[in-house]
Amino acid sequence: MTKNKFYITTPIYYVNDTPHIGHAYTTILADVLARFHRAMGDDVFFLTGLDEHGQKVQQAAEKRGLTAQAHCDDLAPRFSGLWERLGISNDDFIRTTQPRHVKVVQAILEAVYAKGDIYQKEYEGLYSVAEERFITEKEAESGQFREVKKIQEKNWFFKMSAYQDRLVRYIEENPGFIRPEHRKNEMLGFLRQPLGDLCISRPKSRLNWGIEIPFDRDYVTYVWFDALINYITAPGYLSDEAKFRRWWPVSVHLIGKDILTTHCVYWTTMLFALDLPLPATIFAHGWWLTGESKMSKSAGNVVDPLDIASQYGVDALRYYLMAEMVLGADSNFTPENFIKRYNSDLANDFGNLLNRVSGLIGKYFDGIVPAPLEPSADDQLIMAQGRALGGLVSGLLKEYKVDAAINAIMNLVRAVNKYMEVQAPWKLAKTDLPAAGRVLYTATEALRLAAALLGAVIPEKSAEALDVLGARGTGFEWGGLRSGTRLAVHPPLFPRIEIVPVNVVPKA
RNA sequence: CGCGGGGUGGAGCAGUCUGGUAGCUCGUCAGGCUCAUAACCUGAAGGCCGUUGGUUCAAAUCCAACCCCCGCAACCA
Repeated sequence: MTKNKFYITTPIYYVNDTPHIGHAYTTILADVLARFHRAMGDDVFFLTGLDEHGQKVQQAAEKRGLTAQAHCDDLAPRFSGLWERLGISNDDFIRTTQPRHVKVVQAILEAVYAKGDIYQKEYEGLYSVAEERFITEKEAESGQFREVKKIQEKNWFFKMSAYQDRLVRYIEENPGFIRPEHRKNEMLGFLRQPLGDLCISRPKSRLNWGIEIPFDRDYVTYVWFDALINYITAPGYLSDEAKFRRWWPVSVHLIGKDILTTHCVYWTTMLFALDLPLPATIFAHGWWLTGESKMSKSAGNVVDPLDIASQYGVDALRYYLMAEMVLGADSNFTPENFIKRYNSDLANDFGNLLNRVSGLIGKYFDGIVPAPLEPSADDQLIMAQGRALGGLVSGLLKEYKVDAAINAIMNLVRAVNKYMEVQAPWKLAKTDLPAAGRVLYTATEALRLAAALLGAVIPEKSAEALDVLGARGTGFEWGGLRSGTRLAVHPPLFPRIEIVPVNVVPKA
């Protein structure tokens, strides 16, 4: 049997600032999908990393009185450290300043140049001296930019326009390529206008923090042209052909909705120019908002993922982010919502159920998992739901409906709590002990299954729960719980949160 | 008339393709249970499904018009 391969990426994050909840969300989402695919037996390559070139980085470094490289070297561990802390299981961590990447970018520039898809021309545009960058007409009209003037500059351009028709056709012929659906429409709408060529160089006189254009040393590469290539550098493009053939094309590029065009248009046309197959899917998710506005440093409403994780646990944060955000929509991050969701799902429904069954098994069966016996009609209802769950969850995750997948698992947990209420094994135990054992086996096995399926979302707590049941690594099929196993004594999995602590409130 | 998405009980969503008693989670109120993390279970209140008109025996669901919200409208990384 050949394993399915699953190559997933996050964007490489721009290091002009420390990581926030948005970075954490994308990365955790990627991690959940990666972990689930691994659990299903797929061969997984999970890539994340950092985008370290460009003007903003250069400016951020200058402001701190550091060289650009020193600035990047300082920020890189804050990202990789956070990922470690959040249980992110990435297989590689790429930085665009690494020699392996620089080499590939330069080789690609040479190749595309040789092919005739890169040419030089005079560029005229509106330039904001204050911002030190070119701005769009729309931005100029907004009046938010000072010292705007028209300037001319020689630059190198990538013939993006040559691939427009091919791209439109590709998008139309591959319904699953850009997701969710309305983002695809957005791109098709965008592509109805004639596509210009992409300016892929910056004169060193203006910006020197970038990858030098190999055929013109007066210029560095425009950051996006540089950054996107990371997706093929890491799996070995031009350095390890076997590895590259194994992983490319990527299964899914996970991105925020703000970088849809760069991925769907710049990147895909670049791949056309390189004669490489396109990604199977580009999935754009929404943003986390606080109140009305997008979370941003300047708005001062940034939620620090580390604060949440250190107060309530990594898994609580992971669970909340995954359960709360609906597919591609925006969501609100509020401490109230977080605590509500944590208490009702994790503490009351899931964690408490573990206490219920383990307490009863402890009391009436000396802590030894009883025998299932012949299932009753009610048992069979739970069993049927449990047997269907793995397929259901897997199907939903393939559609990126993580919230729905979690809800499906929680539905089983809720059904088991109800089942317990109806069967009342604590009463049954006094009249018919084997029947009480049968009920407890069914309930505990359903809980085991739920815990196993939640493993991708809450890896630590899932493992803890499975350890209590002596059932680590037992898979997604019904019946993984073995009678005769001694349950471990354990503290509550998710202690209830009783108050609203002040320091989860966004900093003013 | 630039393109696209959406408006469903207090909140967040499903249902719309394939018309036929409006569903889920949270919240509120009442009750039950007492194995459990004051948890769990049951019941109730609460909706003219954005507005108006049309098709139909029947419309949240199909058609038309209108109102409101949001996204996109490139080189911003």
